[in-house]
Amino acid sequence: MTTLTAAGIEPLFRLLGRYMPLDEADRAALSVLEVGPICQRDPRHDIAREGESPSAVRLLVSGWACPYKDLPDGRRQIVGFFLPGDFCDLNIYILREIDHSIGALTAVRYYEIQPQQFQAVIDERPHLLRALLWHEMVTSGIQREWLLSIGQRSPLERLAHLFVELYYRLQAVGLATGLRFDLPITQNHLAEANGLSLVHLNRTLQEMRREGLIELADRRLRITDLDRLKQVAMFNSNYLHFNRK
Amino acid sequence: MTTLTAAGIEPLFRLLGRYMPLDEADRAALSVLEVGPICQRDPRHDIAREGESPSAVRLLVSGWACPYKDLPDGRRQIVGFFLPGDFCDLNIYILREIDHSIGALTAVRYYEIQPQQFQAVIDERPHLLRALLWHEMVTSGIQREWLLSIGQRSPLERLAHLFVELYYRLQAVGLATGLRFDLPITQNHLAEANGLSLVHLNRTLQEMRREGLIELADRRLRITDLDRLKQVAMFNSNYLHFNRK
DNA sequence: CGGATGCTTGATGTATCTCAAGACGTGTGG
DNA sequence: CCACACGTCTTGAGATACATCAAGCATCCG
Repeated sequence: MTTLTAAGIEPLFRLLGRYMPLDEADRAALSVLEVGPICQRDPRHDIAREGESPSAVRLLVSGWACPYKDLPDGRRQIVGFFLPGDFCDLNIYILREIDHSIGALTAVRYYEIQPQQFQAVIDERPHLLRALLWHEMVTSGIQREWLLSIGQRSPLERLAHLFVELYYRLQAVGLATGLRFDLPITQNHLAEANGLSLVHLNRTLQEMRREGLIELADRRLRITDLDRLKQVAMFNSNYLHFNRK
Repeated sequence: MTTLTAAGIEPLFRLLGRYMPLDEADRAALSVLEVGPICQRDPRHDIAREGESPSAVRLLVSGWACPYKDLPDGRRQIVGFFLPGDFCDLNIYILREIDHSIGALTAVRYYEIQPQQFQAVIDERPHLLRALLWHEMVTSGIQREWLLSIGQRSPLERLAHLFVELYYRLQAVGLATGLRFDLPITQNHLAEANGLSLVHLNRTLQEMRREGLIELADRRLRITDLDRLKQVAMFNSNYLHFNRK
């Protein structure tokens, strides 16, 4: 038995299981997705560029990636985080071009999934289509919550909210142990995701530590007081649409 | 023949026509959506509240509405605009609860569409499902663009970008004449959508007028220099995924 | 050893918020 | 008909949160 939490379709299976009960037949059907070769990419390299028309959907297996958009003068906004188990661009079945770029934040491994593989999965277990669409809707819900964060929450609240979100999402795919999880990205990435300057983000992090909300060192985050962190963030988990706590 | 641009499924038909060629049979199929009674709501009233589980999808016929999220202390972020022809919450076929509220910005009229009506449309013209999903993906793309705006664009750039977006979207449903269109919302709404204080939004508007970019009075906007406005906004229309210009 | 990457700190400027008030138009009830 | 409340837009003054610029330090790696 391989390491389940970081390989193959296991994270995806866990994730979809948060939306509806799945059984072993579902897992077997999903394993069709991992027949192809696995792709790799190094940190700081792009997986896709805005304007491209990819023909395959990418399923992230390990590492972190992010969708981002940038402006002609270099400013850049990270508009989400892709964690293991996430699809990077499910919508290419509908749209012709992607309207954002996708970058590898760490070393990543992913499958490139052909349309017919998807079809095979859906044909075998039709209710999985619903789970996949569900995930897509959750992704959209997360974007709305980020808009609320960047538009209205203070930097401290914003960062607190992001950490709680990441905690729940990583927990859903089995990548959190207790209140600890790997946070393999730089402060610069956090700044770009939160619409803050690097300097100010750094100071906000220090404030969180001073307040006894988190510990962060060596790319590992520990939430020291989840209740208070949620309170500071005004966190309401409804937008993640997990059926079961 | 009734006023086509502001009634029934005409705006929706025009909108979907931006994504793929549609014919009269498609229009006929879509007209199933307007069999039900039309609903109304006054300005400043909610159409739906976060946490509700509506059973019908709402199709906006006239007026403006918006999805928004608020925080316990009253801060509020408008996360989009619903224009005539837009569906307010297509995702309720998948998710159980909505994670945001929907408010009427002006007097609005809309249909409440039952699942079986949708089924009837899709059964008759299967490719319309693709058009509907397309629109849902565009909605998600708009949210990403807004994240870029609020996170990185300056207030002036942000507002310029919003006006260009509204121009294209209203034009798509036949509600722009030349470079003019109704902007039936208050400065406070614009502020809440852009993550700005009312005072600062007001001053930014004045700057846009001083710069000769727009004219705005009596709830009507005229773009005086579209090219320069797009340049200021660093506007790239790709995220709207219109197939034809 | 030198260069790249990431984290931290200090100093300074300014963009933006907050508070406060006034003007204008509109509808409403006395 | 007037008085008044309300919503909206506008302007001024003052405070501050945040960005920017600049530098130093640590770690890693070829």
